[in-house]
Amino acid sequence: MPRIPTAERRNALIQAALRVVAQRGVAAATTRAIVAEAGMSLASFHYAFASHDELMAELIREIVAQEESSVVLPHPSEGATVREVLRASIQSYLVSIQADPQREKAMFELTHYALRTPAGEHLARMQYEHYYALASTALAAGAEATNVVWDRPVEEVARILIALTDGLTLAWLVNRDDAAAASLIDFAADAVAGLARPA
Amino acid sequence: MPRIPTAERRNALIQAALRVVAQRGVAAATTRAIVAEAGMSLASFHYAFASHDELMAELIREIVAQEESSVVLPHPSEGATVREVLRASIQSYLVSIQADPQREKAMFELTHYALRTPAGEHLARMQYEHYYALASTALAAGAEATNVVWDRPVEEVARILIALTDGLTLAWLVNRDDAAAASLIDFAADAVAGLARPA
DNA sequence: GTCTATAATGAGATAGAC
DNA sequence: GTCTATCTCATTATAGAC
Repeated sequence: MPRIPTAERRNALIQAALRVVAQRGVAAATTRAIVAEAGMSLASFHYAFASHDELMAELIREIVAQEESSVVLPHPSEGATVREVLRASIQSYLVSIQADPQREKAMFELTHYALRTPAGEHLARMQYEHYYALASTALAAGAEATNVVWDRPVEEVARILIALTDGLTLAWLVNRDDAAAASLIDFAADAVAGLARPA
Repeated sequence: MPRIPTAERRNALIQAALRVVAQRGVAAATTRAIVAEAGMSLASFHYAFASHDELMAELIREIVAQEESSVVLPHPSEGATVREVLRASIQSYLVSIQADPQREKAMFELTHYALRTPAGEHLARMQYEHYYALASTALAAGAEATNVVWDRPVEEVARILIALTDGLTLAWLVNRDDAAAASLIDFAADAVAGLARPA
């Protein structure tokens, strides 16, 4: 292998780790499996990272950052109600999960992995703070576009929305029942829309 | 160790495995850790179970069965509304989680563990079918006690309730924010009560 | 800096004495 | 049936040649 800047090598290893976790789960994400996926030697790993634990911590930070780009900002057609915008947004979120269910499994597994390590509780909390922030932004934009206001702080609505999508995601990952998911989405859109008042 | 009937030994190992998973996570639930917790020798394990995998499958079946006893049947006071009954039930569910958060972490971890093994997808589905059945029973009783009917099949309401409690549980496990949990519970009780009509 | 080779440890499973 | 002792393999991490 040619010389690669350490930062680049670290990044390549993190991306490889994410692929391994998504495809085969956290338990399978051993140092060896990760370097094999990255096409590197075992020693190169320990040149870039002090330990397997250090990589896992970086991995969680990385996926939190990646999530940013996958935000589904509502794109309301003229005259759409807040309920319709919510429904379309949650729907398109589910579509993204259906397109890559393994990745979403990986997100849950990494959250629970983090919750089992002392330093990780903080990482899991950061992960969710990030989710809440993304949801808050989308909810604020959605409210503005449909001329409504939330009847409580938008952060509180965001927590509700994330709880609903977590429950929806887990149910779909377990049951793979598209009809049940559609019914859940309708419920969620109705229930959250019920927290909005005309501006 | 004295002679122990195989069935009893299997059960002791499963209970020990559940304690290990709850206290230290699925990753730490090695055969050796389990026999140490059970106070048995390694060989005794393989006398009772063909493999570590077989025990894990049994463990998931076992926790599903145990969940039965922890159902919170609504105990409505005279004249309580369906919303109040729902709120009290979800509240007492959260209290049970707060009393033993490790156990609830273990439930999630085992679900995701199952979702990563070929035979396990079926187990995870059974686990959730069981949750849905328990919720359906509670919801039917709650509706009867408060003189309402659900405006859709009770199984569908059950799926909604489970999704909400999953989202609530995960949020609390990550953030340990009791105030946010209370707000989520109020929302969930309102939203689900909105699916009921006077009988 | 990057590699091969090799500790050192811990895993699941089994053989064989009792 | 139950145990101790052991096998075989995979793991993280490191030493040392280049």
